[in-house]
Amino acid sequence: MPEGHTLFRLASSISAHFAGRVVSASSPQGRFAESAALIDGTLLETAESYGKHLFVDFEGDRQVHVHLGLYGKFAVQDGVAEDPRGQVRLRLVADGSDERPPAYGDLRGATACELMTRDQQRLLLDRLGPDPLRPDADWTRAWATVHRSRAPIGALLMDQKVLAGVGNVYRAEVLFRHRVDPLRPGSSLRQGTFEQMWHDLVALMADGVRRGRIDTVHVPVEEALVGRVPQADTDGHPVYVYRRAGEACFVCGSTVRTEVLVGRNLFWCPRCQPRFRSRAGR
DNA sequence: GGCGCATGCTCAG
DNA sequence: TGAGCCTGCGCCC
Repeated sequence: MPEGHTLFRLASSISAHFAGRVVSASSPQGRFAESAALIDGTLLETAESYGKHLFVDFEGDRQVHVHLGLYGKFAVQDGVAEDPRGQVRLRLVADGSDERPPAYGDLRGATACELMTRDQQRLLLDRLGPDPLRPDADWTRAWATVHRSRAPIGALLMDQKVLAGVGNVYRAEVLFRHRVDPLRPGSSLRQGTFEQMWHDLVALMADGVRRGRIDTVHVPVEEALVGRVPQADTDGHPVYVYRRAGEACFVCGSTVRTEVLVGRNLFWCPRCQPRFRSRAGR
C-alpha cells in the first residue's frame, strides 16, 4: 500500500536494520547492477522518506532513490539471505560479521531505483509539496497552490507538487471526512477548510504509520463527520468510501459513487459531499 | 490455476 | 492518452 505512511515505515525499517553498517549491495535481476557495484561494501548511513520517495544514503554522497510506484515492494527482514525469488532489482545484505543480527532487504517491481547525489536529490525534493508526515512541513505552501487553482480539489490532493505522500485512499477519505465535493475547484475552498483537511491528513497518516495500514474510521476529528458515525454500522470496515462504490454510505445510507478523475478512481458519497455550486450560479 | 485490477508515476507520441 | 513497470491479491473457475 504505497502511500506516504508506507514509505515512512519502510525508511524506519531500513534504518533500524542497516543504518551504521557496511552492507553488500547487488542486483540479482541485473537492472541496477552497475550502480549496486558502486555502493557494494560501503557504509549505509540512514534511510528517509519524503512523500512517496525513499532515499537510502550511503557514504560518499551516494543516495539510492527508490519509488515503489503502484506495486513495488521492499521487503526487509532479519536473518540470512536466501536465494532471490522473482525479479529482485536491489538486494541489501548485512551478514552479521559486525556482530549485529544478520538482515537483508529485497526490492522488487519499483518504478524507480537509481543512484543520485545530494544535489540531484535536492532538485527532486524541490518539486514536492509539503509532506504531512514531516514535522517541518508548511501547509501554507500547499494552500498557496490550491487557493489559486481552478483544478478540482480531488485532483490537487493527488498532485505531489501540491502535497507529498497523499494517494488515492487518503484523498477519498479526507474529502469525505470534511464533506468536500471532490470536483470543487481549489480556489473555491475556504482557508479554514483546507487547514482542517491538512491537520486531518497529519493525524490520519501518522495513524497509518502506527498501525501499518490505513484506517480512517477510527481516527476522531473535531468538527468533522467522524464523531457522529455509529461505530457498529461500519461493520469493521476501516475506510468510509474508498473502493466502496455501489455500497451504502456508513453515515447516510446513500450509494457511494465512483468516477475516474485524472486517471484514478475517485470515490465519494453524493449526499454527504453535495455538489458544490459557485455563488455565480451555473 | 488463470485473470484482471490496484494504494503511482514517467515518458512517448 | 496510453503503455510500461512486472507484484500481489481477490475472484472465478
